[in-house]
Formats: sequence, structure tokens, C-alpha cells
Amino acid sequence: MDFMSGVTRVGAEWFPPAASCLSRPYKMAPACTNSFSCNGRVSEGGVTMTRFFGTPAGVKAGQFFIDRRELHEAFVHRPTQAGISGTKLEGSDSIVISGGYVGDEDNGDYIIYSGHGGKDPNSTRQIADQSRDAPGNAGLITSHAEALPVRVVRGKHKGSPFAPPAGYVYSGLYLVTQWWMEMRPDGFQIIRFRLERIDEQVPLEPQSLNLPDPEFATTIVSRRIRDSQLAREVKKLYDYECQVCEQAIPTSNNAFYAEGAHVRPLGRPHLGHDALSNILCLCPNHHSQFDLGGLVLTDQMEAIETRTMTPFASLSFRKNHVVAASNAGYHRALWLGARGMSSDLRLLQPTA
DNA sequence: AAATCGGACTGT
DNA sequence: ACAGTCCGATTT
Repeated sequence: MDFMSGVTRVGAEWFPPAASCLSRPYKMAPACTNSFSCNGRVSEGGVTMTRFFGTPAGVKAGQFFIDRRELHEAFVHRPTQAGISGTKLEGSDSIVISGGYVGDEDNGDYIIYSGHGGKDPNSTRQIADQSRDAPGNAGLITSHAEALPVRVVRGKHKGSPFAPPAGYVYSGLYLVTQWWMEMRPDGFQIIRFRLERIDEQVPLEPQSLNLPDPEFATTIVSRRIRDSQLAREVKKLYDYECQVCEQAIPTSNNAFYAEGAHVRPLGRPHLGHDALSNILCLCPNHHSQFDLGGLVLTDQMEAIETRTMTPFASLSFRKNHVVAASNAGYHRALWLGARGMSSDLRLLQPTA
């Protein structure tokens, strides 16, 4: 007996993620073509992927799934019961919103989501505090720190105008933008996460006329969406210390914040590469100064303030990392040329 | 082995 | 509809 008889399914076939992708410190995932890097482990047999970031190939935002097993098989959400997939080390790659915790909010473009834990397995009532060390919760904290994309799935439940009338809908990618511990009225501590939508291609079903204005959220994430796996590796290599000022910005959870800055910009018309030789680890201020042309680099990786054309710092580099002079030269020509000044490299050599 | 925002089945 | 019970698959 087919338990799915009578149910219309959309795109029920699942496709294994295809092509090559970057891996984290564990084994390479078989395949992935999404715009983000993907991670995963391969079992001894070499087939089972357990962690995968981004949207799997062949899956679209808005796609319907009849139950948790289908989500599992499509690599959209691997756990068959738990709401959060992930670990502290790897980060969390997906969540399911099913209204299982009071106080959650679903505003479409942003979500307030409770962590897991502290529930009586028999009564589904909260009987204990939640912990930031539970695997899924710690994973979402890691995803926040690393700006990893989180797949969001909505299940049928009351309280969300975006929830499907039955089954589950894959709702695309979100970023964790905040987390905090919260004391509930019943005296139990829970952990809460704010997630903001980062792929806008597929509109959510408009269920009310006054949708929240997503402009601010999209502005925040527009730079982070480009945070490639390589950029994350560079940040880790430098312990999140800016290569210009050597400052690391402390955040919560004993973590730090930095940004991966592409020297020759990606995309048209610049066509820079997402490669280690084209990425710097910078604090937000120097990243902005660099991207806005207030700072250029000599071939010797001296930082020049373009307002006064004076060197003010020598970039620090760590082992096995070099930025190609050609990329620095491209960036230099981009900004000095645009100001009608000579981009002749000789003018930027430090005078001995 | 424990934990997990399921799922199908029973009752009101 | 809804709530409780039992039986869970998968991952950690």
C-alpha cells in the first residue's frame, strides 16, 4: 500500500548534489552546485552525506514535501524528528518550523526560532532549561558566527501565515543574525535565534496585505551572502584579526568577527577569482575603506590611504597565504584610475 | 544509549 | 478537531 496515494507531489524526485565543492576539515562531500560552499562527510561506503550547506541541486524554494522522510531523502533536512540539524563543530545546516515551542514568530523574511531541549519526551511539555551546548543549538550558534546558510522548512502549524496546510515546504536559505537566552514565564530558560532570509527569488505566499519591509534585512546580509568557504578559511587563518590594524572584534560566545575581503572584485565586470590569493581578512572598517577606494595596496602589500596618498600600515600575512600583486594592481587601477590619478605602479613603491 | 518541533493510531 | 499513547528512524 502506497502511503502517499492520493497526494499530489511536486518534484518528488531528489537529485544528489552535483559537481565539486569546497570542503571543511573533514572529507569532501560528493557533490554540490549551489552558490554557497557545501560541507559533508562521506561514510565508509562512500555514499552517505551527513552535512550539506545550501540548497541541494534539484530542490527549489517553495517545493512541497509530504513528510519528514521525504525531507530526509532529499537532503533538505536529515533528522527525521529533531527540528535542528547540525553540530557545534560543523554548524547547523537546516531547521524545521513546526510550532513546537511557544513564543516563536514567523514573519516570513525573519523568524524567531527556539532551540531544542528541556522537553519531557512523553508529554512534550517543557520540564528543564535548554542549553546552548545541545548539538543543534550549538550548531546554530556556529552558523551565526560563520555566516553559514541555513535551510528553513515550514511544517503545518497554527500561528504562521506562511505554514503550509499540510506536509512541509522548503522555504529557502536564511542566516542566523542573533541568538540569546530567554527566561520564559514558566521559569525555564530557552535559547532563541533570529534568522533572516537571504534568497529573495521565490516570494513567500502573501498571506496579509502589510508584509514587513525586508529592506533592512537584505541590506545586512547582502555582503555576507558572498562569504565563501575560502573567505571563512582566511578569517580562521588570521584568528579574525584584521590584516591592516590587527584588531579582532570580540562578539558573543567567546567568538570574533571579521570579513573576507576580495581584492579584485568578483562578478562583472571585474571577474576576480574566489581564491586565497584574492582574499584578505579585514575588520568591517578597513573592508569598507578598501571596497570604497579609500585604501589601496602596493605590490609589497603596503596600505596607502588614497586621500593623502601616504602609506599607513604594512599588511600582516600568516603562513601559506599571499595575495597576488596582480590583484592588488587591479584594485589600485580601479580606484586610482577612477579618480583620474595615475595607477602607475612605480608611483606607489615605497620610497627607500 | 539518549535525544530529537513525527506519524499513525486510539480515544473522547 | 484535538489530545494522548505508542512506536519509532536517524543522528549524535
